[in-house]
Amino acid sequence: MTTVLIADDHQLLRQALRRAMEDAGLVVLGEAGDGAEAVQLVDQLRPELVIMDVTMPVLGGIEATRRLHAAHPDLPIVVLTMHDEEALREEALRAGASAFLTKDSSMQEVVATAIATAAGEALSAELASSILTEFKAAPAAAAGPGAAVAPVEPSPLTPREEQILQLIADGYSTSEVAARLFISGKTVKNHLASIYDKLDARDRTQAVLSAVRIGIIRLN
Amino acid sequence: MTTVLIADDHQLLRQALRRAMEDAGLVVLGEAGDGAEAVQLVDQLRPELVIMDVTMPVLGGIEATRRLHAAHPDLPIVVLTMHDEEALREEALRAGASAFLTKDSSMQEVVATAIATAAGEALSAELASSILTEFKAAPAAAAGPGAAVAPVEPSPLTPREEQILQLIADGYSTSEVAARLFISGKTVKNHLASIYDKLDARDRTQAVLSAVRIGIIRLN
DNA sequence: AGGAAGTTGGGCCACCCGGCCCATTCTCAC
DNA sequence: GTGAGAATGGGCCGGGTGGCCCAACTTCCT
Repeated sequence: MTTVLIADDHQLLRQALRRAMEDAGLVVLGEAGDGAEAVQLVDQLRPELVIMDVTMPVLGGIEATRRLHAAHPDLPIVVLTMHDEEALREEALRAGASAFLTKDSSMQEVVATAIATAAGEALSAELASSILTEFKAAPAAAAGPGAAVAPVEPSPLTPREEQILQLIADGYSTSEVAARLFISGKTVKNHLASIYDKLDARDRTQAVLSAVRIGIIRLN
Repeated sequence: MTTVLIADDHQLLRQALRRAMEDAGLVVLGEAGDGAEAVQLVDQLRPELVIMDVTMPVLGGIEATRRLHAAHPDLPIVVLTMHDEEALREEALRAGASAFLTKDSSMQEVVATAIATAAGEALSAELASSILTEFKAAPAAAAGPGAAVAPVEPSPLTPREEQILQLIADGYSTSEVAARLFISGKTVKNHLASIYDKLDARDRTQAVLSAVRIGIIRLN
Protein backbone atom coordinates (compact mmCIF):
# COMPACT_ATOMS: atom_id res chain seq x y z
CA MET A 1 0.00 0.00 0.00
CA THR A 2 1.31 3.30 -1.00
CA THR A 3 0.15 6.50 0.62
CA VAL A 4 0.13 9.79 -1.24
CA LEU A 5 -0.48 13.52 -0.71
CA ILE A 6 -1.88 15.71 -3.48
CA ALA A 7 -0.99 19.41 -3.68
CA ASP A 8 -2.79 21.52 -6.27
CA ASP A 9 -4.70 24.76 -5.96
CA HIS A 10 -7.47 23.63 -8.28
CA GLN A 11 -10.03 21.50 -6.55
CA LEU A 12 -11.05 20.02 -9.89
CA LEU A 13 -7.58 18.65 -10.50
CA ARG A 14 -7.22 17.47 -6.93
CA GLN A 15 -10.39 15.45 -7.12
CA ALA A 16 -9.47 14.02 -10.49
CA LEU A 17 -6.03 13.01 -9.27
CA ARG A 18 -7.37 11.54 -6.06
CA ARG A 19 -9.80 9.41 -7.94
CA ALA A 20 -7.23 8.19 -10.44
CA MET A 21 -4.80 7.38 -7.64
CA GLU A 22 -7.37 5.53 -5.62
CA ASP A 23 -8.51 3.54 -8.62
CA ALA A 24 -4.92 2.47 -9.07
CA GLY A 25 -4.79 1.22 -5.50
CA LEU A 26 -2.94 4.11 -3.92
CA VAL A 27 -4.19 5.65 -0.70
CA VAL A 28 -4.64 9.41 -0.76
CA LEU A 29 -3.92 10.65 2.74
CA GLY A 30 -4.83 14.26 2.06
CA GLU A 31 -4.98 17.23 -0.28
CA ALA A 32 -3.22 20.59 -0.04
CA GLY A 33 -4.34 23.79 -1.75
CA ASP A 34 -0.99 25.53 -1.61
CA GLY A 35 2.69 24.83 -1.04
CA ALA A 36 2.72 25.80 2.60
CA GLU A 37 -0.16 23.50 3.34
CA ALA A 38 1.64 20.73 1.49
CA VAL A 39 4.73 21.11 3.65
CA GLN A 40 2.60 21.09 6.77
CA LEU A 41 0.53 18.08 5.75
CA VAL A 42 3.60 16.06 4.85
CA ASP A 43 4.90 16.48 8.38
CA GLN A 44 1.51 15.59 9.73
CA LEU A 45 0.43 12.71 7.51
CA ARG A 46 3.80 11.27 6.47
CA PRO A 47 2.83 10.16 2.97
CA GLU A 48 5.17 7.98 0.94
CA LEU A 49 4.73 10.15 -2.15
CA VAL A 50 3.73 13.69 -3.03
CA ILE A 51 2.05 14.94 -6.22
CA MET A 52 2.92 18.63 -6.45
CA ASP A 53 1.57 21.31 -8.77
CA VAL A 54 3.94 24.15 -9.68
CA THR A 55 1.71 27.20 -9.71
CA MET A 56 0.14 27.53 -6.30
CA PRO A 57 -0.62 30.51 -4.07
CA VAL A 58 1.22 31.27 -0.82
CA LEU A 59 4.14 28.98 -1.60
CA GLY A 60 4.95 27.77 -5.11
CA GLY A 61 5.38 24.11 -5.90
CA ILE A 62 9.07 24.41 -6.71
CA GLU A 63 9.93 26.06 -3.44
CA ALA A 64 7.68 23.63 -1.56
CA THR A 65 9.52 20.79 -3.26
CA ARG A 66 12.85 22.29 -2.26
CA ARG A 67 11.79 22.51 1.37
CA LEU A 68 10.24 19.07 1.45
CA HIS A 69 13.29 17.55 -0.17
CA ALA A 70 15.54 19.24 2.38
CA ALA A 71 13.47 17.91 5.27
CA HIS A 72 12.72 14.49 3.76
CA PRO A 73 15.44 13.56 1.27
CA ASP A 74 13.91 10.15 0.58
CA LEU A 75 10.39 11.39 -0.06
CA PRO A 76 9.55 11.04 -3.76
CA ILE A 77 7.90 14.12 -5.23
CA VAL A 78 6.19 14.12 -8.60
CA VAL A 79 5.97 17.65 -9.98
CA LEU A 80 3.06 18.51 -12.23
CA THR A 81 2.89 21.63 -14.33
CA MET A 82 0.85 23.57 -16.82
CA HIS A 83 3.72 24.80 -18.95
CA ASP A 84 6.26 22.47 -20.45
CA GLU A 85 9.42 24.50 -20.05
CA GLU A 86 12.82 22.90 -20.16
CA ALA A 87 14.16 25.37 -17.61
CA LEU A 88 11.28 24.57 -15.29
CA ARG A 89 11.91 20.88 -15.60
CA GLU A 90 15.50 21.38 -14.56
CA GLU A 91 14.45 23.63 -11.75
CA ALA A 92 12.04 21.02 -10.44
CA LEU A 93 14.56 18.21 -10.59
CA ARG A 94 17.23 20.37 -9.00
CA ALA A 95 14.77 21.22 -6.22
CA GLY A 96 14.53 17.54 -5.48
CA ALA A 97 11.62 16.34 -7.60
CA SER A 98 11.71 12.68 -8.59
CA ALA A 99 9.68 13.17 -11.73
CA PHE A 100 8.26 15.93 -13.85
CA LEU A 101 4.98 15.80 -15.75
CA THR A 102 2.87 18.20 -17.77
CA LYS A 103 -0.87 18.60 -17.45
CA ASP A 104 -0.95 17.56 -21.06
CA SER A 105 -0.17 14.11 -19.73
CA SER A 106 -2.87 11.51 -19.45
CA MET A 107 -4.16 10.27 -16.14
CA GLN A 108 -2.49 6.95 -16.88
CA GLU A 109 0.89 8.59 -17.26
CA VAL A 110 0.53 10.36 -13.97
CA VAL A 111 -0.53 7.24 -12.14
CA ALA A 112 2.18 5.16 -13.79
CA THR A 113 4.80 7.72 -12.90
CA ALA A 114 3.54 7.92 -9.35
CA ILE A 115 3.68 4.16 -8.86
CA ALA A 116 7.06 3.80 -10.48
CA THR A 117 8.43 6.66 -8.44
CA ALA A 118 7.03 5.32 -5.20
CA ALA A 119 8.59 1.95 -6.02
CA GLY A 120 11.82 3.74 -5.33
CA GLU A 121 13.96 4.29 -8.32
CA ALA A 122 17.18 5.92 -7.20
CA LEU A 123 18.03 7.80 -10.37
CA SER A 124 15.45 10.53 -10.34
CA ALA A 125 16.22 12.51 -13.45
CA GLU A 126 16.63 9.38 -15.51
CA LEU A 127 13.28 8.05 -14.45
CA ALA A 128 11.46 11.20 -15.35
CA SER A 129 12.84 11.34 -18.83
CA SER A 130 12.58 7.63 -19.48
CA ILE A 131 8.89 7.68 -18.71
CA LEU A 132 8.30 10.77 -20.72
CA THR A 133 10.25 9.33 -23.60
CA GLU A 134 7.50 6.82 -24.21
CA PHE A 135 5.25 9.67 -25.24
CA LYS A 136 7.50 12.34 -26.66
CA ALA A 137 10.86 12.53 -28.31
CA ALA A 138 13.82 12.28 -25.95
CA PRO A 139 14.13 15.66 -24.18
CA ALA A 140 17.80 16.51 -24.14
CA ALA A 141 21.02 15.54 -22.43
CA ALA A 142 21.19 12.62 -20.05
CA ALA A 143 23.21 13.74 -17.07
CA GLY A 144 25.80 11.42 -15.62
CA PRO A 145 24.99 9.38 -12.52
CA GLY A 146 25.47 10.68 -9.04
CA ALA A 147 24.55 13.88 -7.31
CA ALA A 148 26.10 16.39 -9.68
CA VAL A 149 23.08 18.08 -11.18
CA ALA A 150 24.98 19.57 -14.10
CA PRO A 151 25.74 23.29 -14.44
CA VAL A 152 23.18 23.71 -17.21
CA GLU A 153 21.47 26.90 -16.08
CA PRO A 154 23.00 29.61 -13.90
CA SER A 155 20.07 29.60 -11.42
CA PRO A 156 16.63 31.17 -11.14
CA LEU A 157 16.24 34.26 -9.02
CA THR A 158 17.41 35.19 -5.56
CA PRO A 159 14.68 35.80 -2.95
CA ARG A 160 15.12 39.53 -3.26
CA GLU A 161 14.87 39.39 -7.02
CA GLU A 162 11.71 37.31 -6.84
CA GLN A 163 10.24 39.77 -4.40
CA ILE A 164 10.99 42.71 -6.65
CA LEU A 165 9.68 41.00 -9.75
CA GLN A 166 6.51 40.08 -7.87
CA LEU A 167 5.94 43.71 -6.97
CA ILE A 168 6.50 44.73 -10.57
CA ALA A 169 3.93 42.12 -11.60
CA ASP A 170 1.59 43.56 -8.99
CA GLY A 171 1.67 46.83 -10.86
CA TYR A 172 4.20 48.90 -8.96
CA SER A 173 6.69 51.09 -10.81
CA THR A 174 10.40 51.06 -10.11
CA SER A 175 10.20 53.94 -7.66
CA GLU A 176 7.12 52.53 -5.97
CA VAL A 177 8.87 49.24 -5.43
CA ALA A 178 11.83 51.14 -4.01
CA ALA A 179 9.57 53.01 -1.61
CA ARG A 180 7.87 49.81 -0.48
CA LEU A 181 11.17 48.08 0.21
CA PHE A 182 12.89 51.16 1.69
CA ILE A 183 15.74 50.96 -0.79
CA SER A 184 16.99 53.19 -3.58
CA GLY A 185 15.35 53.19 -6.96
CA LYS A 186 18.76 52.51 -8.41
CA THR A 187 19.01 49.31 -6.44
CA VAL A 188 15.70 48.15 -7.80
CA LYS A 189 16.93 48.85 -11.31
CA ASN A 190 20.10 46.92 -10.58
CA HIS A 191 18.10 43.94 -9.37
CA LEU A 192 15.92 44.17 -12.44
CA ALA A 193 19.00 44.19 -14.64
CA SER A 194 20.21 40.90 -13.17
CA ILE A 195 16.68 39.51 -13.41
CA TYR A 196 16.63 40.32 -17.13
CA ASP A 197 19.96 38.62 -17.45
CA LYS A 198 18.85 35.46 -15.67
CA LEU A 199 15.48 35.18 -17.34
CA ASP A 200 16.80 36.17 -20.74
CA ALA A 201 14.32 39.04 -20.91
CA ARG A 202 14.95 42.50 -22.24
CA ASP A 203 12.30 44.38 -20.32
CA ARG A 204 10.04 44.03 -17.32
CA THR A 205 7.14 42.75 -19.37
CA GLN A 206 9.11 39.81 -20.70
CA ALA A 207 10.65 39.16 -17.31
CA VAL A 208 7.25 38.98 -15.64
CA LEU A 209 5.82 36.74 -18.35
CA SER A 210 8.82 34.48 -18.14
CA ALA A 211 8.42 34.27 -14.39
CA VAL A 212 4.74 33.48 -14.76
CA ARG A 213 5.57 30.62 -17.11
CA ILE A 214 8.18 29.32 -14.72
CA GLY A 215 5.68 29.57 -11.93
CA ILE A 216 7.64 31.76 -9.56
CA ILE A 217 5.21 34.66 -9.80
CA ARG A 218 1.61 35.01 -8.63
CA LEU A 219 -1.06 36.48 -10.92
CA ASN A 220 -3.27 38.63 -8.69
CA MET B 1 -29.73 11.21 -22.43
CA THR B 2 -27.64 14.28 -22.70
CA THR B 3 -24.68 14.54 -25.03
CA VAL B 4 -21.71 16.76 -24.28
CA LEU B 5 -18.46 18.02 -25.81
CA ILE B 6 -15.44 18.86 -23.64
CA ALA B 7 -12.96 21.52 -24.71
CA ASP B 8 -9.79 21.94 -22.64
CA ASP B 9 -6.16 21.98 -23.64
CA HIS B 10 -5.07 19.86 -20.68
CA GLN B 11 -5.58 16.19 -21.24
CA LEU B 12 -5.63 15.63 -17.51
CA LEU B 13 -8.64 17.87 -17.06
CA ARG B 14 -10.38 16.50 -20.11
CA GLN B 15 -10.15 12.96 -18.81
CA ALA B 16 -11.28 13.99 -15.38
CA LEU B 17 -14.26 15.86 -16.76
CA ARG B 18 -15.20 13.06 -19.11
CA ARG B 19 -15.17 10.59 -16.30
CA ALA B 20 -17.24 12.77 -13.99
CA MET B 21 -19.74 13.47 -16.75
CA GLU B 22 -20.08 9.83 -17.69
CA ASP B 23 -20.52 8.80 -14.09
CA ALA B 24 -23.36 11.26 -13.90
CA GLY B 25 -25.03 9.65 -16.89
CA LEU B 26 -24.03 12.15 -19.55
CA VAL B 27 -22.62 10.99 -22.86
CA VAL B 28 -19.34 12.58 -23.87
CA LEU B 29 -19.33 12.75 -27.66
CA GLY B 30 -15.83 14.09 -27.97
CA GLU B 31 -12.96 16.18 -26.63
CA ALA B 32 -11.32 19.25 -28.15
CA GLY B 33 -7.84 20.52 -27.35
CA ASP B 34 -8.38 24.07 -28.53
CA GLY B 35 -11.17 26.47 -29.42
CA ALA B 36 -11.00 25.92 -33.16
CA GLU B 37 -11.31 22.20 -32.71
CA ALA B 38 -14.26 22.77 -30.40
CA VAL B 39 -16.09 24.81 -33.02
CA GLN B 40 -15.39 22.17 -35.61
CA LEU B 41 -16.44 19.25 -33.43
CA VAL B 42 -19.68 20.93 -32.44
CA ASP B 43 -20.67 21.14 -36.09
CA GLN B 44 -19.66 17.55 -36.57
CA LEU B 45 -20.98 15.87 -33.43
CA ARG B 46 -23.88 18.15 -32.53
CA PRO B 47 -23.64 17.85 -28.75
CA GLU B 48 -26.41 19.22 -26.55
CA LEU B 49 -23.92 20.90 -24.24
CA VAL B 50 -20.35 22.19 -24.32
CA ILE B 51 -17.89 22.44 -21.45
CA MET B 52 -15.38 25.10 -22.48
CA ASP B 53 -12.06 26.10 -20.92
CA VAL B 54 -11.00 29.73 -21.30
CA THR B 55 -7.27 29.53 -21.85
CA MET B 56 -6.64 27.41 -24.90
CA PRO B 57 -4.21 27.65 -27.80
CA VAL B 58 -5.17 28.56 -31.36
CA LEU B 59 -8.57 29.95 -30.39
CA GLY B 60 -9.44 31.04 -26.86
CA GLY B 61 -12.49 29.74 -25.06
CA ILE B 62 -14.23 33.09 -24.97
CA GLU B 63 -13.92 33.65 -28.68
CA ALA B 64 -14.90 30.05 -29.36
CA THR B 65 -17.96 30.58 -27.16
CA ARG B 66 -18.82 33.72 -29.08
CA ARG B 67 -18.65 31.91 -32.40
CA LEU B 68 -20.54 28.86 -31.18
CA HIS B 69 -23.23 31.02 -29.67
CA ALA B 70 -23.58 32.93 -32.94
CA ALA B 71 -23.94 29.73 -34.92
CA HIS B 72 -25.99 27.80 -32.33
CA PRO B 73 -27.90 30.25 -30.14
CA ASP B 74 -29.64 27.48 -28.20
CA LEU B 75 -26.52 25.47 -27.45
CA PRO B 76 -25.71 25.72 -23.73
CA ILE B 77 -22.04 26.43 -23.05
CA VAL B 78 -20.50 26.06 -19.60
CA VAL B 79 -17.33 28.10 -19.35
CA LEU B 80 -14.59 26.88 -17.04
CA THR B 81 -11.62 28.98 -16.01
CA MET B 82 -8.49 29.11 -13.94
CA HIS B 83 -8.81 32.67 -12.77
CA ASP B 84 -11.87 33.97 -11.01
CA GLU B 85 -12.16 37.42 -12.51
CA GLU B 86 -15.38 39.36 -12.44
CA ALA B 87 -14.58 40.94 -15.80
CA LEU B 88 -13.95 37.53 -17.30
CA ARG B 89 -17.23 36.22 -15.95
CA GLU B 90 -19.06 39.07 -17.65
CA GLU B 91 -17.10 38.53 -20.83
CA ALA B 92 -18.04 34.87 -20.90
CA LEU B 93 -21.71 35.50 -20.27
CA ARG B 94 -21.76 38.27 -22.85
CA ALA B 95 -20.15 35.90 -25.33
CA GLY B 96 -23.09 33.59 -24.86
CA ALA B 97 -22.02 31.28 -22.06
CA SER B 98 -24.84 29.76 -20.03
CA ALA B 99 -22.75 29.31 -16.92
CA PHE B 100 -19.38 30.23 -15.55
CA LEU B 101 -17.29 28.09 -13.21
CA THR B 102 -13.82 28.24 -11.73
CA LYS B 103 -11.40 25.35 -11.58
CA ASP B 104 -11.63 25.85 -7.85
CA SER B 105 -15.05 24.29 -8.17
CA SER B 106 -15.62 20.70 -7.22
CA MET B 107 -16.40 18.02 -9.74
CA GLN B 108 -19.92 17.89 -8.29
CA GLU B 109 -20.45 21.56 -8.97
CA VAL B 110 -19.37 21.19 -12.55
CA VAL B 111 -21.58 18.19 -13.16
CA ALA B 112 -24.53 19.79 -11.39
CA THR B 113 -24.11 22.94 -13.43
CA ALA B 114 -23.82 20.96 -16.63
CA ILE B 115 -27.00 18.99 -15.95
CA ALA B 116 -28.96 22.03 -14.84
CA THR B 117 -27.77 23.97 -17.86
CA ALA B 118 -28.59 21.20 -20.27
CA ALA B 119 -32.04 20.98 -18.71
CA GLY B 120 -32.56 24.32 -20.37
CA GLU B 121 -32.86 27.18 -17.98
CA ALA B 122 -33.57 30.33 -19.93
CA LEU B 123 -31.99 32.83 -17.59
CA SER B 124 -28.34 32.12 -18.07
CA ALA B 125 -26.66 34.65 -15.83
CA GLU B 126 -29.06 33.95 -13.01
CA LEU B 127 -28.41 30.26 -13.16
CA ALA B 128 -24.68 30.63 -12.99
CA SER B 129 -24.77 32.81 -9.95
CA SER B 130 -27.51 30.90 -8.17
CA ILE B 131 -25.50 27.72 -8.38
CA LEU B 132 -22.33 29.41 -7.32
CA THR B 133 -24.14 31.04 -4.46
CA GLU B 134 -24.47 27.70 -2.74
CA PHE B 135 -20.75 27.64 -2.31
CA LYS B 136 -19.62 31.22 -2.06
CA ALA B 137 -21.11 34.50 -0.97
CA ALA B 138 -23.41 36.05 -3.55
CA PRO B 139 -21.18 37.49 -6.28
CA ALA B 140 -22.60 40.90 -7.08
CA ALA B 141 -25.49 42.54 -8.85
CA ALA B 142 -28.34 40.48 -10.22
CA ALA B 143 -29.13 41.85 -13.64
CA GLY B 144 -32.72 42.36 -14.64
CA PRO B 145 -34.46 39.79 -16.84
CA GLY B 146 -34.40 39.93 -20.59
CA ALA B 147 -31.67 40.30 -23.13
CA ALA B 148 -30.14 43.57 -21.98
CA VAL B 149 -26.77 42.46 -20.71
CA ALA B 150 -26.17 45.64 -18.73
CA PRO B 151 -23.61 48.26 -19.76
CA VAL B 152 -21.24 47.20 -17.01
CA GLU B 153 -17.98 47.14 -18.92
CA PRO B 154 -17.18 49.13 -22.07
CA SER B 155 -15.92 46.06 -24.01
CA PRO B 156 -12.74 44.06 -24.29
CA LEU B 157 -10.35 44.83 -27.10
CA THR B 158 -10.79 45.30 -30.82
CA PRO B 159 -9.11 42.69 -33.06
CA ARG B 160 -6.32 45.09 -33.89
CA GLU B 161 -5.73 45.88 -30.25
CA GLU B 162 -5.60 42.20 -29.35
CA GLN B 163 -3.14 41.61 -32.14
CA ILE B 164 -0.89 44.40 -30.96
CA LEU B 165 -1.01 43.31 -27.34
CA GLN B 166 -0.22 39.76 -28.39
CA LEU B 167 2.90 40.96 -30.19
CA ILE B 168 3.92 42.95 -27.14
CA ALA B 169 3.49 39.81 -25.05
CA ASP B 170 5.58 37.94 -27.58
CA GLY B 171 8.46 40.24 -26.74
CA TYR B 172 8.37 42.83 -29.51
CA SER B 173 8.97 46.49 -28.75
CA THR B 174 6.71 49.27 -29.95
CA SER B 175 8.78 49.93 -33.05
CA GLU B 176 9.15 46.22 -33.80
CA VAL B 177 5.41 45.76 -33.63
CA ALA B 178 5.03 48.74 -35.95
CA ALA B 179 7.47 47.22 -38.43
CA ARG B 180 5.71 43.87 -38.33
CA LEU B 181 2.33 45.41 -39.00
CA PHE B 182 3.59 47.98 -41.51
CA ILE B 183 2.16 50.86 -39.53
CA SER B 184 3.65 53.82 -37.72
CA GLY B 185 5.10 53.48 -34.26
CA LYS B 186 2.81 56.27 -33.23
CA THR B 187 -0.21 54.22 -34.22
CA VAL B 188 0.97 51.34 -32.10
CA LYS B 189 1.33 53.70 -29.18
CA ASN B 190 -2.14 55.04 -29.79
CA HIS B 191 -3.58 51.53 -29.79
CA LEU B 192 -1.68 50.76 -26.62
CA ALA B 193 -3.11 53.86 -25.01
CA SER B 194 -6.66 52.69 -25.64
CA ILE B 195 -5.71 49.20 -24.49
CA TYR B 196 -4.48 50.64 -21.20
CA ASP B 197 -7.71 52.51 -20.91
CA LYS B 198 -9.87 49.46 -21.52
CA LEU B 199 -7.89 47.08 -19.35
CA ASP B 200 -7.34 49.62 -16.61
CA ALA B 201 -3.58 49.20 -16.91
CA ARG B 202 -0.97 51.90 -16.75
CA ASP B 203 1.78 50.21 -18.70
CA ARG B 204 2.35 47.35 -21.10
CA THR B 205 3.30 44.95 -18.34
CA GLN B 206 -0.01 45.38 -16.55
CA ALA B 207 -1.92 45.28 -19.80
CA VAL B 208 -0.34 42.00 -20.82
CA LEU B 209 -0.90 40.45 -17.39
CA SER B 210 -4.49 41.59 -17.41
CA ALA B 211 -4.99 40.09 -20.85
CA VAL B 212 -3.42 36.85 -19.72
CA ARG B 213 -5.84 36.66 -16.80
CA ILE B 214 -8.76 37.38 -19.10
CA GLY B 215 -7.51 34.71 -21.43
CA ILE B 216 -7.26 36.75 -24.59
CA ILE B 217 -3.50 36.40 -24.82
CA ARG B 218 -1.33 33.36 -25.45
CA LEU B 219 1.75 32.66 -23.33
CA ASN B 220 4.45 31.43 -25.70
C1' DA C 1 41.86 33.64 5.10
C1' DG C 2 39.83 34.13 1.05
C1' DG C 3 36.47 33.96 -2.49
C1' DA C 4 31.76 33.84 -4.22
C1' DA C 5 27.36 35.60 -4.13
C1' DG C 6 23.77 38.69 -2.56
C1' DT C 7 22.26 43.41 -1.43
C1' DT C 8 22.87 48.01 -1.49
C1' DG C 9 24.16 52.23 -3.92
C1' DG C 10 26.25 55.62 -7.42
C1' DG C 11 26.75 58.13 -12.28
C1' DC C 12 25.76 58.67 -17.04
C1' DC C 13 23.13 58.54 -21.22
C1' DA C 14 20.24 57.42 -25.12
C1' DC C 15 15.99 56.00 -25.89
C1' DC C 16 11.58 54.38 -25.05
C1' DC C 17 7.26 55.09 -23.02
C1' DG C 18 2.93 57.06 -21.61
C1' DG C 19 -0.03 61.35 -21.34
C1' DC C 20 -2.19 64.87 -23.75
C1' DC C 21 -3.59 67.25 -27.54
C1' DC C 22 -5.08 66.78 -32.55
C1' DA C 23 -6.73 65.17 -37.72
C1' DT C 24 -8.13 61.93 -41.44
C1' DT C 25 -10.34 58.03 -43.43
C1' DC C 26 -13.42 54.09 -43.53
C1' DT C 27 -17.08 51.23 -42.26
C1' DC C 28 -21.14 50.09 -40.13
C1' DA C 29 -25.43 50.86 -37.96
C1' DC C 30 -29.42 53.59 -37.04
C1' DG D 1 -26.93 60.64 -43.92
C1' DT D 2 -25.32 61.33 -39.82
C1' DG D 3 -22.86 59.76 -36.15
C1' DA D 4 -20.18 56.39 -33.63
C1' DG D 5 -16.29 53.64 -33.51
C1' DA D 6 -12.09 51.66 -35.50
C1' DA D 7 -7.62 52.38 -37.59
C1' DT D 8 -4.23 55.36 -39.12
C1' DG D 9 -1.15 59.21 -38.25
C1' DG D 10 1.02 63.62 -36.18
C1' DG D 11 3.53 66.70 -32.37
C1' DC D 12 5.23 67.54 -27.91
C1' DC D 13 7.20 66.59 -23.47
C1' DG D 14 8.56 64.86 -19.00
C1' DG D 15 9.84 61.07 -16.78
C1' DG D 16 10.73 56.20 -16.74
C1' DT D 17 13.64 52.58 -18.45
C1' DG D 18 17.62 49.74 -19.66
C1' DG D 19 22.73 49.42 -20.72
C1' DC D 20 27.20 49.86 -18.93
C1' DC D 21 30.36 51.10 -15.91
C1' DC D 22 31.82 50.88 -10.73
C1' DA D 23 32.08 50.39 -5.29
C1' DA D 24 31.10 48.90 -0.50
C1' DC D 25 29.34 45.81 2.76
C1' DT D 26 27.51 41.36 4.55
C1' DT D 27 26.98 36.50 4.69
C1' DC D 28 28.24 32.10 3.77
C1' DC D 29 31.08 28.45 2.27
C1' DT D 30 35.45 26.63 1.54
